[in-house]
Amino acid sequence: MRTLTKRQREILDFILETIEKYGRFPSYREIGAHFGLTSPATVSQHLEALAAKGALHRRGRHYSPAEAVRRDQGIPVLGRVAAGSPITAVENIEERIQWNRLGGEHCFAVRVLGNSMVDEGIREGDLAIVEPCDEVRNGELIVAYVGEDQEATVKRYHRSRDVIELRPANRAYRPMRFSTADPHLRLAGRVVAILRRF
Amino acid sequence: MRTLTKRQREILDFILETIEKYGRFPSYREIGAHFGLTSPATVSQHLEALAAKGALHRRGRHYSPAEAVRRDQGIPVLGRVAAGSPITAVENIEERIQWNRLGGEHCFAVRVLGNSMVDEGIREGDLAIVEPCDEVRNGELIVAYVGEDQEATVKRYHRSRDVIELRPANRAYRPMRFSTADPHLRLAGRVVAILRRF
DNA sequence: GTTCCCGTCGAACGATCCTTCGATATTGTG
DNA sequence: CACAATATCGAAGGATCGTTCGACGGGAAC
Repeated sequence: MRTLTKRQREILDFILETIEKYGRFPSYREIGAHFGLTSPATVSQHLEALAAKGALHRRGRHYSPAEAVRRDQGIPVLGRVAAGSPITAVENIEERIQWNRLGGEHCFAVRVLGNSMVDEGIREGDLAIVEPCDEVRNGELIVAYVGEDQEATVKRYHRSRDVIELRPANRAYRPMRFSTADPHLRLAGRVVAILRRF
Repeated sequence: MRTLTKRQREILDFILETIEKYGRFPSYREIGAHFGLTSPATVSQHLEALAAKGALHRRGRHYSPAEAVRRDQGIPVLGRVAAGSPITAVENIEERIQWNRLGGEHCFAVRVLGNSMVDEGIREGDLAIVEPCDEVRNGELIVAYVGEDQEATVKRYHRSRDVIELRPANRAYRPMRFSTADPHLRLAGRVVAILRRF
């Protein structure tokens, strides 16, 4: 993508903002009004320039932001960095973290309390990202609301005939046992990711 | 937001998909064509219904998706769950993880190799999310490209007068030392988050 | 100093858009 | 059974949209 002029950058930013806020492409006249341009022809030329430089794609009468300029496409995961190249060069990109995929439609997160899972590298304050589900396989990492308080707990799930066991990953803690129908155990779902922010 | 009919749900999904893909709201005729509807009037009625139920907002002649249905608004972080309430009830929401904020404009991620940071709960395969910067404070968690290979490394940064030390969090490893001008040490940036996917 | 790119204007045209109106069929609720 | 909500059609009118054309000025490059 060739470099944009200051004006083009401004206009591109305005377009991206409008899409983020309102979920639609601004009309030429809207763009014009925002920058004090009275003629749609002026805007038209800017959009053509943006398309020529690869910042926008054109399909019929419609423009859409090129992938490279979108802000919601997740962040790149860099692999080995080619010698001498700038770190963020495109050839180093392994994949992209798709935030939207990570936390699907109904996902939510809970904050981890205590350190019963430290041996698996899950620490107090971490966020467990949970995909709600009613059934999980043995050995899976899950979140459940347990006890009178219905406090959120991250554990490994193990079920035998009539006992459900929630196992910690810390020798100092003991597994929690529940009968399969115990109302004090409410399964929230499967942990699909752990996030720790600094 | 009142419950949507199956048809309304389908149409809303199509709208959200179009916005995600092309960054613009689909026209009535596009929506119609996608579902085999020949009259824009039909689509108009559906959109009105969606707006009446709060799934879309209307501003003049334009619609935009309500916050509640947007897929890019981050996922909720649940705190203590009020007794007897459904787990995902709104009153339990502590905050929201704003993916877009988490990985700012120029952020990227690198995969963690080896287990030199296990004592801080950072394990092989985790993704370190990096905010590029040229200067960091002592003690901060950073990512640097080191050695001939320029391999990405996560460590704690400590700088004295003329030595930069990258400290692991694992007794089995030793700190790496560099002179302040060593070209074999290239600082990538500060670690703002750790992400582990399952 | 001429040439080129960038940014701008205004007017007019045709394409596309959303809305409105009247009409029909199905489904579920009271 | 009657009534409301849902789901659809087709036609027509008026609003809005993007496009095109011709023109102007400033700055940078040659």
